[in-house]
Amino acid sequence: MARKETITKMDILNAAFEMASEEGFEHITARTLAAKAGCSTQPIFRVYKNMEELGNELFEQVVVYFEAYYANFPRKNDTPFVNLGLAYIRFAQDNPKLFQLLFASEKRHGSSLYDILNGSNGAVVKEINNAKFYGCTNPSALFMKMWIFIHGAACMSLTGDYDLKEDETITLLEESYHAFMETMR
Amino acid sequence: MARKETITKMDILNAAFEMASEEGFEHITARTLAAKAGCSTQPIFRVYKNMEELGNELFEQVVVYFEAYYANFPRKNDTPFVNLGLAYIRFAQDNPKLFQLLFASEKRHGSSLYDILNGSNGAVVKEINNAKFYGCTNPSALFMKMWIFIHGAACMSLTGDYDLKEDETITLLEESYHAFMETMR
DNA sequence: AATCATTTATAACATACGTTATTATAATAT
DNA sequence: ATATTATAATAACGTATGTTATAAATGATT
Repeated sequence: MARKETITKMDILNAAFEMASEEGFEHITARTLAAKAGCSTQPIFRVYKNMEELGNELFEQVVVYFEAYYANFPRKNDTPFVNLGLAYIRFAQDNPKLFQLLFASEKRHGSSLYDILNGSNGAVVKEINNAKFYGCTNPSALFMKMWIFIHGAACMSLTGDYDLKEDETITLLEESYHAFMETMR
Repeated sequence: MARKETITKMDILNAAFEMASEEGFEHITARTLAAKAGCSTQPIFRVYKNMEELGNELFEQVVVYFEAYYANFPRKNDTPFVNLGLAYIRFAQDNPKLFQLLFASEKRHGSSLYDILNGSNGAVVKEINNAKFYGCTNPSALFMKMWIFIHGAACMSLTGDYDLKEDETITLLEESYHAFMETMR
């Protein structure tokens, strides 16, 4: 009864995700996205009311992507917050444009950095409980410090001012954890 | 022999600086800038070859502004790196758009974060020497840690995820300094 | 007062954007 | 085969951008 759809919502969203990852969210325009998806601009506006709606859905996709990234990140260190921090920094190093969008832009409508990092399965809460288990008396305050530190390294990597290797980063985070621990007794 | 100039280079640069400070560097266009300066777009192109040249000169102005900001920032704490960190974080809080431009963008052609922070009178070097004087054995490594921490807080303030008051920030930085010191013996 | 050089304002150009109108295409029902 | 209908491509509209062309204004020199 009608023509079959050749360009799906998924095609468009995938193309948008690639662009966000490679060139950055702000370089996505109706025409460049259409080119990336190999079609005209029409399929985009069939699927999305406008570019803003696409942007919102893309942002959510990136949130999901980060959650999956963290969930699948191999555990390399048992010191509280170290693995979390390592994953965070590596995410920034490997996906600078996506990190920028999630953690260093104002696209985040309402949700805080904490909301996004903690995610739907309480990544941060788990770490805080872990720290408590390891004998940390004030794990929330300790997390805050680690968090600021980790965020600093990640943001520096975006501008090319942090480029430690993984093992160096682990050492740095371990040292920091123990340093912050010491002064809390 | 000729008409007198009414719109000076300074007028334009000042207007651009205000826009960069209030709305952000990326919102400056030939027309919006002209409106801010109260003229047409012509005086801009008389003084600058193109908008990029203006952007470069504006960036340099912001570098100078930061240097002056830091130079005039009252010394509130003698713990090494604490006053530097406090000034840095307050600059980010008070001038988020300028901080973004200087320390969290890729407009910085060549010069690193360190170059800009250290400035023309060696702000960082002085602090490192100060730390050495206070008995710090590895002041460069300690600076790096403090620096990452400070940068994290500043970047978080940009996205509304850090809003400690000045005295709280001082405490936080003091604690961090002593924490990092401890683990270096 | 008339001329001339320079500055400024007004218009215009080419380009890119989001979005919409129109046309062409393709798959199904008749 | 033809009509119907959702999909996609092409064109177009309105707006904003950087930049340039043209015209108006202004102040000194003659």
